[in-house]
Amino acid sequence: MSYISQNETLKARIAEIARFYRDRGRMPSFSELGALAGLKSKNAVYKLVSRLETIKVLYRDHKGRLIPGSIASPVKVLGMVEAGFPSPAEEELLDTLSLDKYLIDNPAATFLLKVSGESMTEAGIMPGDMVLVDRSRTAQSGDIIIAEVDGAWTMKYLKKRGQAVTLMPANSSFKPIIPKSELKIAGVVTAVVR
Amino acid sequence: MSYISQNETLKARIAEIARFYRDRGRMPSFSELGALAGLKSKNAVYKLVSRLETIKVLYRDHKGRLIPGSIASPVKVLGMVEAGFPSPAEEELLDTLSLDKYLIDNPAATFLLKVSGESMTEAGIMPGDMVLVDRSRTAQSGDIIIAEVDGAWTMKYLKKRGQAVTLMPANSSFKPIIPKSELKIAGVVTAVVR
DNA sequence: CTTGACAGTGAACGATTGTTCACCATATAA
DNA sequence: TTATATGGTGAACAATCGTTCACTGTCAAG
Repeated sequence: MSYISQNETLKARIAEIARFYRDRGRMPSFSELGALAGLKSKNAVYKLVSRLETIKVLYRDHKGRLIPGSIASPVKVLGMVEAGFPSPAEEELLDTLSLDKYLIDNPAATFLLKVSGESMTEAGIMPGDMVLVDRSRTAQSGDIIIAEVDGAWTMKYLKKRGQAVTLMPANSSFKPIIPKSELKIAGVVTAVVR
Repeated sequence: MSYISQNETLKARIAEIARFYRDRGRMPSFSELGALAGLKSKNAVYKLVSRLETIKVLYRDHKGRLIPGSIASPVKVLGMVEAGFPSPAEEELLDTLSLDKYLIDNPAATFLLKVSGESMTEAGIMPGDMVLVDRSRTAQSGDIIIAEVDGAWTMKYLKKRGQAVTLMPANSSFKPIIPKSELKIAGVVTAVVR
């Protein structure tokens, strides 16, 4: 058996495990993994798992159960557009990323809002986009925030200068808002998704 | 025991399970769940799981193992900004969503690219943004595509009219590109993330 | 007071879990 | 040739798995 075909079967097995995880929502047991990989002996599976653990494809619990590693992160991260597009051959071992984990720090306090209105188009936030809002974050000047100002809800840039607070739109045909009575900041926009 | 406190303990248990799942990367076993929820009997856990299954918090395998339901989706989806911001009290039972599953159809063929250059700013794609690219999708006219044209990689709108193909930037200070010799489309942009 | 529905205890069940042992075949290196 | 590493089989192990049974309080409705 040559080295090349060894790598090929290993990759095929990793893909098999990834498919199992995505389809079933959990990692396979050792015997299930044996069936997936075509291994009749659980010891062979045991050795396979040890190998996969070193390349961080998956990990083992303190109880020995499998937990996903890079398998759980569905997208591969490539470089810049201008830097050229990697070939399909070399892309296999690149870093992977989970959008959920990458974008969301505090799951319990994070919400997804659909944007309507055009007041933030120059910041790249178009009507129909989804906006991730972190409610636990304290708003800083320059942040894009979701706020209730004088009874209405809006999304604007927050500008603080000393005591003065202004809500700036990112669209030259809208006017800045200076809160009269009250300004309740509901959360900070942490990401835009379209 | 009043109904309110029953709901409270149920919510607390769901939160406990969600935390376990996020921390450990897998769902707890029945006995682990018992320890989490403070239940000494596995039968109590069994009944709890059945209840959680009906409200789609989690599901059971054909082997009885637990797989995550709405627990796996970290963000709650709220309505429009203009429609008002839901209060913390009522948000608990809303729809949840996994960004990974929502944005990615074909995990094996999807990549994340960091954007440089300003040619697509009017489409809301700013330098530094991340762009999800689906390589398996066939590009239609009007799609934003990643392509190699005449030896260079770019991201542009694809305009087809009959045989004629034009790459349109979304920035008035850039000029449309008409491919001279070759146009290799590497993938279609399916989402923007910032 | 009675009834029925909940929520939980405790024990038992066969099945499956991850781990470890001894062993085998093949291929490469000395 | 002889080692030696590699990838695998097969059997055995205690531990844990999910499921099921009979039973106990507690509460609210009749």
